[in-house]
Amino acid sequence: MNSHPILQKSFYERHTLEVAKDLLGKILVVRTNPKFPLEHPKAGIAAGRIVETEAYRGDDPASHSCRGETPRSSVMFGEPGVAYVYFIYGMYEMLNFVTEPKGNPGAVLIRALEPLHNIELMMKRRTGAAKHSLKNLTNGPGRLCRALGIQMSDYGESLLGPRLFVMDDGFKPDNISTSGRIGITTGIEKPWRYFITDNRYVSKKLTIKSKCL
DNA sequence: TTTAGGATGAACT
DNA sequence: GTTCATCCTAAAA
Repeated sequence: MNSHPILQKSFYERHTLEVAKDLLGKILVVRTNPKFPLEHPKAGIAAGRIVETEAYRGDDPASHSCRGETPRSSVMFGEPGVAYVYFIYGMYEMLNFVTEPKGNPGAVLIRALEPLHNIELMMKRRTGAAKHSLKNLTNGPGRLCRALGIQMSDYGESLLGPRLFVMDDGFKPDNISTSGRIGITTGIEKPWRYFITDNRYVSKKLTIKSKCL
């Protein structure tokens, strides 16, 4: 499984919309303990295929970078190919990949994975009634961070390893769909959410319900 | 099956 | 004090 090529910095150093689309089908790998080799049991490898992403560009009102550099958003203004992790709703971490050349803020939110490797470990990290549900294991940005053990300490962590990396095993999605992004109030008309069509592990169905108040 | 409300804390006005 | 790139549970239909 470590024979597949790892996505390099040049992959992330591109337009955010391109990166968000091209990440679909790739495999995200998290090594709980980077001191041990990949195949070592104590390495604590967990992995899943990326099936849903959202793009957040620097000039986008919905992006955390839109009002300039702050302590929270600063990593988005730096080198591409690192993790931007933030804490929200008092409970959940969100995992983003920093994109675009240095000085040009941008990030891709990882919204859903298809569980592939070490499902037992991922389930152990989840709690509640969904603890034993494969379908609900990683089908949401907060859920997948829980399952993979992503925390605020991963802020700024490199996506080129040894703890976090993304592999290309040659899998190509049959079809890719787009929609408005979820959970935001500005820029909802932009079709900057990407997901693999009909994939079982996408976080929400394509029901376009405009919550009118 | 869908929906409403609560949890819980950092950033922002 | 309000917002927020969410999730879980319980109750309604």
